[in-house]
Amino acid sequence: MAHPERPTLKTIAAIAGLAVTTVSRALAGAPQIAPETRARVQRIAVEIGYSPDRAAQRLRTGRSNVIALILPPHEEILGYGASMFRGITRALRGTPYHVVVMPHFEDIPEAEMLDKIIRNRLADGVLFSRIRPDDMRVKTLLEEGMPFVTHGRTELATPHPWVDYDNFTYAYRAVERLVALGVRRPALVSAPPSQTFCQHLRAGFFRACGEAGVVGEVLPGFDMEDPPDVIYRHIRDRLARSDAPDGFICPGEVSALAINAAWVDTGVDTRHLVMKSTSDIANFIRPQFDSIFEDMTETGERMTGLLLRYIAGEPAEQLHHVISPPPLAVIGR
Amino acid sequence: MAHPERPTLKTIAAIAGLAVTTVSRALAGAPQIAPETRARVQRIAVEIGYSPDRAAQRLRTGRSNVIALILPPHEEILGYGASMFRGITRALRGTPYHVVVMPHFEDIPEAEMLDKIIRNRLADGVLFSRIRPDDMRVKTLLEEGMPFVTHGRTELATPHPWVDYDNFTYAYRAVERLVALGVRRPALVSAPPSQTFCQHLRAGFFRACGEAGVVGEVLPGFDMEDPPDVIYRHIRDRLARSDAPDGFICPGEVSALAINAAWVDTGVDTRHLVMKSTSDIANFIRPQFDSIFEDMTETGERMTGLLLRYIAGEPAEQLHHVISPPPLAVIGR
DNA sequence: CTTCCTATTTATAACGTTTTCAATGCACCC
DNA sequence: GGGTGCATTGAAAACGTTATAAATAGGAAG
Repeated sequence: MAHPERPTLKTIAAIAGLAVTTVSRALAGAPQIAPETRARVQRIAVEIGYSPDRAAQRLRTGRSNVIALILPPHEEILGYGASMFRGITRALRGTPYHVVVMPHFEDIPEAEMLDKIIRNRLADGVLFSRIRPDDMRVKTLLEEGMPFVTHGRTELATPHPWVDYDNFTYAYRAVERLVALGVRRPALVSAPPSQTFCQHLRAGFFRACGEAGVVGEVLPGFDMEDPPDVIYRHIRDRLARSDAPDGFICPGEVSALAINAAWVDTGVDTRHLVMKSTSDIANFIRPQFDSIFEDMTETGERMTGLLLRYIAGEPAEQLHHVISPPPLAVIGR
Repeated sequence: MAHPERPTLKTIAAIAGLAVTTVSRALAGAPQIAPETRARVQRIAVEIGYSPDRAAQRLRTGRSNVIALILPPHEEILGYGASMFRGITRALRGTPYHVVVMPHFEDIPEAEMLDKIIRNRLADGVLFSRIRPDDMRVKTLLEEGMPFVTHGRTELATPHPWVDYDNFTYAYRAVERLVALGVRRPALVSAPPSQTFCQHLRAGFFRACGEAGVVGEVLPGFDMEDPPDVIYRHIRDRLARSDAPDGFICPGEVSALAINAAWVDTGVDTRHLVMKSTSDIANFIRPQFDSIFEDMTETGERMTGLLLRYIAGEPAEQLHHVISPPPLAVIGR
C-alpha cells in the first residue's frame, strides 16, 4: 500500500543537481544540452522509473497525444472496426500517441461528437469512415483545422488525407467470377449510394455486368449497417420470387452467412456468392464461397501513418492511399 | 479558421463578475453557493459553450476519468470484446468517465501494461478478463490500490469485485441437451484449465456427463485464444479417428463454424452442437445449432457499474454479479 | 584587459483547474 | 454596539510540464 511517490522532473532535478528546465530539455532531446548532461539525466530517469505526466504535458502544450477513432453504431459488433483498431495501435507503437475509440451512439448526431472533440481538444487527430461525397464532417474538420484521415473518399474540391479500398475493382472482379460460374442475374448487396464507396461498388458492378452482357440488380442491406436478420429477410423475400438472382456479391462475412441461410431456408441449392472478407472466418463457412480479402488492419495502419504525417505538416495532396483487392480466393472448389 | 478562443473558467468569471473559484464551485455543484449565483453561472456556461479542460482537471485532482479496458491478443478480432465495449460505454454515459481500450500485444507482458497504468496513473479503474484462480494481476492491483473489476473469478482470500457468467450451468445444460439428442460421446472445446472459467466449464460438463452416464472428453481450442484454423485442425484430426465424439459443446460462434466445417470436410452428417453465442449471427449458421446466449453487453455494463461503486468506496465484498445463462435456444428444429 | 560570442544552464511564468484558507457582508443576540 | 455565527465569495497556491527570456561561464577576438 506504500505509494513510493511518483517521480517527476523535480525528483530527477534534485538527484542530478540541475534545474527542472534542464532536465525537461535533456529528456526531450533539445539541442542546447551538453551531451554528458543529457546522458546522465536519461540514466537517472530510467533508474527511478520516470515517465512524464500526460496531463501536465497536455495542459502545457495543448497537445493531447490522442488519436480518436470514431466508429458507427453497428460496427463494433463483429465488425471490421476491431481489425482497424489493431492496425492503428500497431502503427502507434513507439509514438507518444494513444487511440481512443469513440463509439457513435444512435441518438447522438455524429456532428455533435466531432464538435465536442474539436471544442475540448479531446484529440490531436481523428479517424473515421462511412464517407459521403460531400461529407459535412470533412468540411467541418477542414474548417476547424483539426487533422484527420478518412476511410473512403469525398468529392470535395479541398484535398484531405484518405485511405480507400478499391471497391470498383472488387465488384468488377466479383461479377467476372460469378459470370464465369454461369450466373446470369447477379445481385449486389449494398448500402444506399449516399456513401462514396457504395457508388464505387455499384459502378464496378454495373460495368462488369454490362461488359458480360448480364443484367445486375442491387439489393438493400449491409453488414454493420443493418443487423443480420434484416439482411436475411431482404434476401429471403427476394429469393422467393420467380425472377430471383442466381448469384450474389456481398460486402462481408455476416451478410454471406445471412444469404446462405436464406438459400438454405428457401430450398435453393445452386449457390454462387463472392464475399468481401476481413478475417479468416470466411474459410470456415460451409459451403465454401469465393472471397476477396480486404485487410482492415493494413487500412488502420495506413490511415494512422498518413495522419501522423499530416499532423507533422505534410500537405494533404499527397496523403492518399488506395488498397488494391488481392486476387480472388477460390476456395476448395 | 478563426478560433474563437476556447472559453475557460476565467472567461465565465469575467462575464459574471465573479472569482474563478466561485465559478468553479458553482459548476461543480458545491453547497456553499447562492442559488441565483449558481444558476447565473450555469446559464453563462451553457451560453458560451464552456466545457472543462480535462487535462487541467486531471493534473489538479490526480483523477484521469478514464476507465481502461484491457483486451487479450485475439479478442479484438471478431470477439466479444466489442460487445463488452458497447456495454461499458453505455454504462458510462452521463458520467465524466471515458473508456480507453488497451489491446494487449503478444510481445508485451500484461503485467508490464498494468504497471504502466498504475505508475502513470493512466486510468482510475481497470477492467479485464481471462482470470486465473490465483491471478497475479489481481494481486498487484489490490496491493497498489488501483480499482478494478474482473470478468471471471479468482480463488484468492482477499475479496475483489467481479462479474462472471455461470459457465457451470452453461456446460451442464448443453450436455443435457446433447444427451437428449442421442449423443453418447460429447466433447467440450475449451481452453486450458489455467483460467477459472474453464474449470467451471469442465466441472459442469463432467457433472452432467456423470449424471447422464456418458463419457465426455475435453478438446483443446478456444475462440480468440486460438485462431479458427487451429481449432479446425484439432477437430478435424479428432473426427478422423474411429472413436470420434458424436456431439460438441463450444464456447463461441467462431468455433461453431470451425467444427461445422470439420464435419462437412470429413463427411460426418449427424451433427449435434451446442454453442455459446454472444451475437445474433448464430441464427444464420446453417445447419442451425442450439445455442445459449451470453450477453456481453450486459457483462460490460455490470462490470462498469460495479467499478464505479468500487471507486466510490463501497466494500468489495458485495460487488459481485453472476450472469445466469438464459434457456437454451432450440432453433428451427 | 575589455568586449563579444557561443555554449550551456536557470529562473520564471504560464497552461486551467481545484483546494485551502481567509475575507467579506450581514443578521442576530445579548 | 460589538461580538458571534452563518452564508457567500475571494485570493493564492498547487498539480507537472514546457516556453520564453535571461543569466552564467569560458573562450576568442580586438
